[in-house]
Amino acid sequence: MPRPVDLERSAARREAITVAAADLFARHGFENTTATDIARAAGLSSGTVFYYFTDKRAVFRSIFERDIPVLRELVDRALACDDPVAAVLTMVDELAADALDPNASGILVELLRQIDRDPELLRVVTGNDAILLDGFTTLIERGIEAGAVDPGLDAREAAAWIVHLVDAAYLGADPARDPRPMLRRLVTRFLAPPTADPPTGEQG
Amino acid sequence: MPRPVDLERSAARREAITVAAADLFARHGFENTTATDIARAAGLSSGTVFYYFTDKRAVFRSIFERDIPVLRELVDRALACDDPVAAVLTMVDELAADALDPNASGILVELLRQIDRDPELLRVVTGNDAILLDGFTTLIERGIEAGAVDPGLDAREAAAWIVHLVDAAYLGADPARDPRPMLRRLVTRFLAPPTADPPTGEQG
DNA sequence: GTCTATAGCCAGATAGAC
DNA sequence: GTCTATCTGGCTATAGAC
Repeated sequence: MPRPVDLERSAARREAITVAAADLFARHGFENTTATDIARAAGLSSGTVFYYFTDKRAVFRSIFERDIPVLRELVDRALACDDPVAAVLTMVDELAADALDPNASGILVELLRQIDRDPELLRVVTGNDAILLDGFTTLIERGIEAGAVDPGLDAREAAAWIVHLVDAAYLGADPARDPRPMLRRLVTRFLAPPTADPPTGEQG
Repeated sequence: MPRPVDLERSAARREAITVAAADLFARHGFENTTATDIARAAGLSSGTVFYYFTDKRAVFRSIFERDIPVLRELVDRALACDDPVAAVLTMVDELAADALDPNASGILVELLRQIDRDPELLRVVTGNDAILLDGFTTLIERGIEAGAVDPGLDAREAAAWIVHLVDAAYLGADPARDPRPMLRRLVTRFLAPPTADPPTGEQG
């Protein structure tokens, strides 16, 4: 009987290629990273990369396919929280924690760049984004009902802006400076209901 | 007597190449845009591109070199304003107005990508950024003195975050949705001094 | 100053031995 | 499954005619 395909081994190989590629793509960019570079970094040959992935784009996509379960769990945990605003802040905190990775901004920039050039990639990250967006939207709606969030906000638009703020933290990523305190300040004040006091009042 | 170099004509040619290239780089990326593409879009031949620019990178840099006088004027006008916080908001508004350009996010992403690969480009945009950063920092310092801005903020760090917010607006750029109202809200609330009221108060 | 043509290089992906 | 060798195509930048 022929030896069956060793699924565990295959998965490990794929994973090794994905991890090596993520680092190279983040540091040198997609076009400037060759299949041979990836192969070498993963300890195998370029032919093997194309055995596991149909083409270079598929390698890039695999980086973000791994995020799906992680994000889902993050959102589930936040939704289980009693205090909606605190839950938003926790989600932001956990997302921004990755901004301390020295490759964070590199990989985000590369993602933004490739997203218009690969419809399949767009599908993957649209899914990822939707998980976050739905999570934030639900929490903000709950916050409005509880009177802890400005009812003048459109929940979905506000959710999108919170995601943008996290992205901004990634872009300005400086591993030496933790962005989370400022991010908390921004989000807290962004969501707060208006008061009678002038300092935080609207004007438009 | 040989015909002298027509400076005006040369400048117009350079400008045409820069404008055509900016559009292509934003839409297709730096590596995916060939010198021939740029030449065709500008209505001349690839040899001519290399007559006016030493290499493709120099074409890319020229896009941002044009910004220097524009930014300087923007900051000068803001500094002449009496109300520091209003001046910050005006600057943010004017910067964000460009986010309505459909190529806005494309060119920013491409800039972020190329900045680590071309030291000369880094020099150019560091200069641009410094103009903005210095402007915002001065205004925030004035705001603190006037009691209109939270004295707990580090002026320079706050200035950097405001630039990040503008960048975030660029990234989420959707030509159909004006980011300025939300941006005003974010900046206003970000800078405001703490009050006795819980809604906008600090907690860390 | 502007063109055409091309040298010279290097990438992605495949073929076929093992 | 994994390798090496190679094919094919496309790019930047230059050379030299006009």
